[in-house]
Amino acid sequence: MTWRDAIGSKLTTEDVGRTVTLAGWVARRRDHGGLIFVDLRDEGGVVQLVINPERSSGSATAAHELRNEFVVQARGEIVRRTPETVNPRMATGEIEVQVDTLEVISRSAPLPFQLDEEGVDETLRIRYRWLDLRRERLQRNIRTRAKAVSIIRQEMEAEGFVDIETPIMGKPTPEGARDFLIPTRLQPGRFFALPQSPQIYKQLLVISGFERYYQIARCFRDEDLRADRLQELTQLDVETAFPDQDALFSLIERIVARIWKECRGVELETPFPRMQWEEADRRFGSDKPDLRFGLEIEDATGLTRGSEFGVFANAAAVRYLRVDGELSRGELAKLEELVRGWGAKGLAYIVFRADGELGSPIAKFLSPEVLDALARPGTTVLFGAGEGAEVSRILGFLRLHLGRELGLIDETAWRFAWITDFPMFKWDAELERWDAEHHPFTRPNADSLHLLDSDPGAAKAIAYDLVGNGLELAGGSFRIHEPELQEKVFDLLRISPEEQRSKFGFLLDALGMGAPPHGGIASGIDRMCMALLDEPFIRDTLAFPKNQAGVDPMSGAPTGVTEEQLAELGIDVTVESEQVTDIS
RNA sequence: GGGGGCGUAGUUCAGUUGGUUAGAACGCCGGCCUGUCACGCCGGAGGUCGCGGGUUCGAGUCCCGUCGCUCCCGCCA
Repeated sequence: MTWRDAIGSKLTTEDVGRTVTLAGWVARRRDHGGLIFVDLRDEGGVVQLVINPERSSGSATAAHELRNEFVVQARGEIVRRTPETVNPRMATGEIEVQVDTLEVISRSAPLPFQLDEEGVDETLRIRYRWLDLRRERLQRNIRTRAKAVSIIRQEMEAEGFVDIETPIMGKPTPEGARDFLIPTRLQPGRFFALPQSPQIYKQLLVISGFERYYQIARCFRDEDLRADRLQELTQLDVETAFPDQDALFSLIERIVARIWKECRGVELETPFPRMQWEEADRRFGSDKPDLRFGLEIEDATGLTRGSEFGVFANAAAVRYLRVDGELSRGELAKLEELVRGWGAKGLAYIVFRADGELGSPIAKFLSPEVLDALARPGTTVLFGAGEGAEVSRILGFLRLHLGRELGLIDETAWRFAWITDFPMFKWDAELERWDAEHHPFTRPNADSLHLLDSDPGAAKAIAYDLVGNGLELAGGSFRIHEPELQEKVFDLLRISPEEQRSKFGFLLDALGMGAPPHGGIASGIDRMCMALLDEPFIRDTLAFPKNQAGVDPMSGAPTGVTEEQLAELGIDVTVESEQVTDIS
């Protein structure tokens, strides 16, 4: 028995005259009593069935019973619609199927939400994800994602990269993100960790002589979720021996350009522009600048140095954004509240009115020369003052906020760029130690080697990110292949020799047994798809996402486990696991 | 861990200054309908206003607490 001999949504005028059996879901029914229209959905598209109970044998009862999302089987002739009944908004709008027999294969309970309704609560959508996935938009997302992954594999294999799987159960790494831990019955009291990335494995593979490794790898981080961030993500993971930065960049560019072309019909211009991290930080206050609009950060540190305004006079850095137009006091108050939330102490501003007047609580403390230098009638200047990195960070957030708020972003544009020459380290003021900006295996560039002793904060890494429309879409580095240099960097990161041995001994051993220079890159596929699909939420690039609390509202995972299970794993129950709320 | 927003019918939402029986659309149920394509028309059912407490003659509305969802900051090598 066959359920169908044609895909209804793929029928064309060339099929007119055929008699076919179709099967699919009732996307919509329009019951006129003596004539019933059904939009039959299959494979993501629809075709119209026409049921005339008087003319079709035994279909009348079944047709009147139809409701949304029933699964039906229909047999009938494909006919050309009369000119006045053609629906030009439908791919199959020139034809329809005159149904002879109709059978309900599967009924549907009333739906918890309508599939054509926008704005349905996300928890409910995820709870009934099998329904949500029937929507056209999610069908498109999931199918496009599959196509993008297919393109990635084609390109990687064409370049001779070898796909190698690495363990999901690995060693906990206290550096970086928090690990998901896995207890094991065979080793009570000990834990595996889910990988945050296959970082060390991929280095070992290249050391092993797999000079071009790649993997579509699952990675896990037990950190808070965001609109563009998941706990469980998929990345294209790449590592090469004897690395060549230009070659790596062009590989990724080729993949990205092909994906954008074949999935969206967009021609991206390659190679993508490159910008050093320092420039991105200075001009945009971000290492992932959205280049679809200007509103760059300007510096006024020298200008305001001798000012009577103490906040400016004493600040290591005074920088500003200039917005076109005269912002109102209400708008300025809102912005001040916003920047306070980001850690700023306040928001100094000057409104240079078109009529030459100034609107500003601080103008009276500034000399006429300073005001003259800044004046541009019809603009508002928003200042940040303080320690340089902090000022950049806050103005960077503010720039992005204003870009969105004021509609400065060209939503039709695609602006990709490589950000290069990241710093090796950033200072962790709380712990009073240097932290790896990328990761502890990242290689300093040749000019920075001597800085490791004298001025680690000035050392630059051979590390790079691909940024697209303000999203970090890929990131990588060259790695340290000399055990001595690796130990030196570990020392700088205040990882004791004992810890180095216990945590990374196997890597140090491997580096000491003929490690070639190596480097690579990784690209988050979820986020790539988010950009590709114009999805504001990364979760809708996935078939089965979790919510912001890291819970799957469909299955209820994670759940508590029995005391027996815990006992078997050798785990003492000290914290009562909280009951997962049942949202049904 | 911190800040903002939201929580009213199955769903999306409205609900004025605190005032009678909390409304609409879609969906659901019953009926009518032969060219619709968001079909139309008539009728009906459906509510612990997230939960708890308080103020008040009276609370969906005001106050406090709490829970959930969401966005952001921290965090995410």
